[in-house]
Amino acid sequence: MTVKKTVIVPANEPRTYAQKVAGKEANILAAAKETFAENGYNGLRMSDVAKRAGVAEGTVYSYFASKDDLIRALIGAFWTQLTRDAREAIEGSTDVFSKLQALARFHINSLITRYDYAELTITLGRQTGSAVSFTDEVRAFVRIFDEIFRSGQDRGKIDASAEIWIARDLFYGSLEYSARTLILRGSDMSTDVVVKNLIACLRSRYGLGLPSSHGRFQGERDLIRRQEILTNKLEVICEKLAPAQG
Amino acid sequence: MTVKKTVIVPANEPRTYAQKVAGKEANILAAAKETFAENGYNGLRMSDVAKRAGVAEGTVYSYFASKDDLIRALIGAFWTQLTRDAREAIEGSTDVFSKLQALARFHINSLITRYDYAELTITLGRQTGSAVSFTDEVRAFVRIFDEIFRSGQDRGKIDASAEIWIARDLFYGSLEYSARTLILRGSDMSTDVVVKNLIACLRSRYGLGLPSSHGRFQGERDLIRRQEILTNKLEVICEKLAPAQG
DNA sequence: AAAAATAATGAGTCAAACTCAATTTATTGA
DNA sequence: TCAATAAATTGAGTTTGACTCATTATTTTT
Repeated sequence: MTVKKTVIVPANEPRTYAQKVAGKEANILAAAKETFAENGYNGLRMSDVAKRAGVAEGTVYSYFASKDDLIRALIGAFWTQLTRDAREAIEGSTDVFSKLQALARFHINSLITRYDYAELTITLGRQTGSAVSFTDEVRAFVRIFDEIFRSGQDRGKIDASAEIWIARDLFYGSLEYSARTLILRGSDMSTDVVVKNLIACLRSRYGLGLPSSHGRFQGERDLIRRQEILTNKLEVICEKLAPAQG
Repeated sequence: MTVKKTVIVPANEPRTYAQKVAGKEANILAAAKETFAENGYNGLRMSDVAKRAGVAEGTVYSYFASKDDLIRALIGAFWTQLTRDAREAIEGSTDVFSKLQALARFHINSLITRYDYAELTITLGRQTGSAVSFTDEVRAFVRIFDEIFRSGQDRGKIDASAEIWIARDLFYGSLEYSARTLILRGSDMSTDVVVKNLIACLRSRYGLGLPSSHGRFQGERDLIRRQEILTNKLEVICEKLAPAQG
């Protein structure tokens, strides 16, 4: 039995056939994005995506050759959006290290909320021979660090002899790893500490123009604060072990 | 048709039934290890593992509840071995930073040759509700860094106020990320540069002992260092005597 | 040596990715 | 406007591979 549907055409309905087709691809991607957000990679069913997009399962396969390809397209879009948002996030900062700090803060927070994408970027990135790839999109994101770092080198704020790819790996690597441990622990309160430490590392290794006695001084102040807290606790313990009379 | 096989019993044949069973589990794991090495996670077929181990497919499932559980057992064994090898690799070094450097070198080389295991550690680590887990094994490996770092703090070579988990994430994070980029690029010649840079970073951030004698008395510096060490220890003791809430 | 307990087997089930012949929809050309 | 042609869509059917479970074999116990 065939059911004829009456479709109410909205005002901004696509005019040409090509536009309609392009719109359908976007529909499928949007449906996939939602399904993925709800169920993750393993839980995502191509049949669900099709149903949600309002097309037959075969149609999905005429736009994306495989489940992996579909997810790859999703990941590409994710990194493109991330690049846009990251650029916006660093806009306010002028100093090189402030920019790096803003980028780091943005990145680790993004990773914590959308770790599934980062994970799949790793697992689907290495596989060969697929129609869809997202290396360009990831590269575009990574380039943000490079631009900041290079501009720092040009302006004499960063050691010009530094090899940029090493600094970059340190930067993104520690952020991703920290994001992972923070997720495992279930606390996302400490992103600030991670970011500050990373920037301090980069500064002390690559930064020019600042006295390095800074770290030592800070360390001493921290120590005094810790000793103050400790003293309070020790007093309580002493009181328990040998209560004062009266 | 049933074929009766005549089995030639080797001298060290297991005596008891329990030993035989334990041996079979080891067989299956060994078969899985080979199959995984050849085909990766997606390419690994439970039927192939069974065939290779010389048992029926159902038997594999009586030892491991699922494919993921089997792989998890493999990953656990991998980290245990890695821990052993890493300890051996750092044996020669005495200085704290030399030890860290040896550990870093060992780790990045291991990651490059066995990246598949590292990848699955990430993807299978987060999944809940499975019989087999490998978190303890990974923790045991990670602890190697902690031990070196702590001993450095105790000996006054490393800033005692440094939060160890942050340093640890920086260490392992940048190594794993670098391993990934080196694999993608296909060149494993640069591990040395990565390692040296990482150690230089850690040294300039956390390292003490290069006397930046700023007009301070030697005795005062020593006292501060001893107080740092003491503070660490007292904090641990306090925590045991009167645990902090939350 | 029979009974009970434990382990192994592999044909069969099932879920889900993927295919493709048939059908529907759109475009072209007269 | 309407065939003829081209392009897109459909969903029932295929395939693959993880996993099950009734049956059979082996070991231990009595």
